[in-house]
Amino acid sequence: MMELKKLRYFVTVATLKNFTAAAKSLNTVQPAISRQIASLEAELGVKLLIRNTRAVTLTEAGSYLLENAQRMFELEQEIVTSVRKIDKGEIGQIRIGYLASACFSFIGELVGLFSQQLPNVRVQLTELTSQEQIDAFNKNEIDVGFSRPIPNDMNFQLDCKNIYNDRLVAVIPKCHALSKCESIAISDLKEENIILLNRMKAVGLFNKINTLFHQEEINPNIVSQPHNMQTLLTEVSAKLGIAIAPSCVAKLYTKGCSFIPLDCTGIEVPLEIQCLKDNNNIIVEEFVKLTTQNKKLIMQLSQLELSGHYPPK
Amino acid sequence: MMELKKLRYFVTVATLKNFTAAAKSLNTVQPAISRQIASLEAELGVKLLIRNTRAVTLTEAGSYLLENAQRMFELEQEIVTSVRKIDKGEIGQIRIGYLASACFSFIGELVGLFSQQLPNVRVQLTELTSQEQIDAFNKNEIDVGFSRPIPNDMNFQLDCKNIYNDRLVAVIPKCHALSKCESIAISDLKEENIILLNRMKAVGLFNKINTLFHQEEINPNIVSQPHNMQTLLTEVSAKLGIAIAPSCVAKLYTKGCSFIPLDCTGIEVPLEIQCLKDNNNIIVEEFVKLTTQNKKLIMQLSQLELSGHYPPK
DNA sequence: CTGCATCAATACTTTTTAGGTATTAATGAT
DNA sequence: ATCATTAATACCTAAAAAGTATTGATGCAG
Repeated sequence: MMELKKLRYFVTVATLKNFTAAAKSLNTVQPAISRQIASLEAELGVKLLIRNTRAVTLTEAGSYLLENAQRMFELEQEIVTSVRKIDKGEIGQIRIGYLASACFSFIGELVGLFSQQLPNVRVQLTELTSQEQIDAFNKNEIDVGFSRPIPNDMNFQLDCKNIYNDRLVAVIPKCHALSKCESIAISDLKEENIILLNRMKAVGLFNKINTLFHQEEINPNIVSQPHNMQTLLTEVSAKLGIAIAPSCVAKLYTKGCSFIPLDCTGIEVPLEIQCLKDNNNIIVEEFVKLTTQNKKLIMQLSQLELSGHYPPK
Repeated sequence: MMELKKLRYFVTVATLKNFTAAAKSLNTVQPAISRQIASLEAELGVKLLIRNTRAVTLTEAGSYLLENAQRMFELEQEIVTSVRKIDKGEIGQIRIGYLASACFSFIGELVGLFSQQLPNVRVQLTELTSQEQIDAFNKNEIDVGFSRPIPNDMNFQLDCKNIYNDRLVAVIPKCHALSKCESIAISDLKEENIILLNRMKAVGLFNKINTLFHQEEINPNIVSQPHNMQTLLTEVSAKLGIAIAPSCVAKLYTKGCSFIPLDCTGIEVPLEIQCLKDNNNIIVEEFVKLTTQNKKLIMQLSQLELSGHYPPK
């Protein structure tokens, strides 16, 4: 094996054309150089230098090696530099999955802050439901995710940190009588047409809302189960019914919708940041750290004041 | 310095994800591997592997190093292979200078033979006068040259080997009375118009011919000094006069010219192959060897039978 | 052409580094 | 909780490299 040390010795001798001078330059003694060069030549089976008490000259093979050894050193340097930068998280990538309706109001700002801190880290954002994020973690397609809490039997391998707890609100057509209330009880919705986000898109949310009804022994009259929040709002504004959704949807396009606080318990909808346990990825660590440090900002960006009617004015 | 040996150890461990297995694969023991990996990590200041009694995993930096170490090994292999080939003369280049009129009849064939023997050696052919070849050697622009002998004070650094001795002949217009002679003496040319190759183009030849005249105490009537041999022949065929030139010019376009042997001594014109002394270039050595081994072929290609008239028929 | 000066190679010793053996410590798995 | 596996550590040995002193070769000056 052509060790880099020997290569360095050779390059020095070939450049200075003098073993003794090379030895000084390498902080060693001339016999050490002689031996290492001899060993390199033996290893290659090729004479590299023509020794001549008066002058050291290069063979053709030696000339080639001199030129190309530099490439080895450059490559070594490049790799070492990159390895160190990767270790410090200065270069690399992070793949982020996020729940669209819950995160769109802050994700841009958050990633902006992150990129300012680590400008050479490539950020890949993918809009995914909670379930899709679990799958993505299993397939190693994302490094970090923003999602609602997931059942315990599925998150054993995930580190989950709460970002903020959103609350469920009633989304009521502006012209509907209930839209004038300060707050609404589940029992007020007994006779109303109810719109809920499709179960497949958010099992947790669906179950949570159903529980609220069942606690009051109400069998809700579900008239629609749209597949995304924006459609849900559109259906409310079209007076198809009343929806129950996390308050953060008030950040979407809400014309014709009023957001009225629910007057009951069990309406908290936590948002978490999740990543693989023992991920040992400093970039992910940095991102999680930045996110938790900016919980307040995220909450501000996501929530509207819950007192009074939505949207204000 | 990131020694290749350590890199190799690292790659093995990172691939097998097991120190003990890596040790076996590298024909050593596990503690040796542990220490070398630790030393590599210390050197880089970067953790590369996450040890875990059950499984060894890579950090981000480790993954990068694993991928890129291969590039180092490939480069090393490429360089080693090339160095060995260059040493054997299997790849490289040779820059050949040659005297056009003396060599054109054989240089193609000779280079063809050479390329057959060393197909990956690039051959660069340059048409140069003897003087230009000396300059080219000094400027390190050619590795080998075909030239007439050069004055001793200029060739101290050159290795010169005789290829063959050409002879001077009289070049006589076909219709000229002398063209019927079996041979010609210098004294026959006393009253004739004489054409000689320009002195600057071939000092040696010029002096040699002048000497022939002066030995006979003849002051030749030089009517033209063309700059190349083909022009010289054209002038003879145009009946401007009689030329004296090496017989090899009979291989040029010779319509209207007869070539008659000179009946005197001192008409030998040697052709040499020359290269730098102590050149240590195996390709040059091989070329010189091939050339000297093919002296006979070169002579056949260069010379026509000197008995009788030129060209035959 | 003889002695001098220069410089690489060699012989031998010392130091440094790497490898080997035995053991310990940590940690999944049964 | 115990066992099995595996990396780390301590200690010793072997190998490799460096250092010292000397030799040998060679170009140069007188």
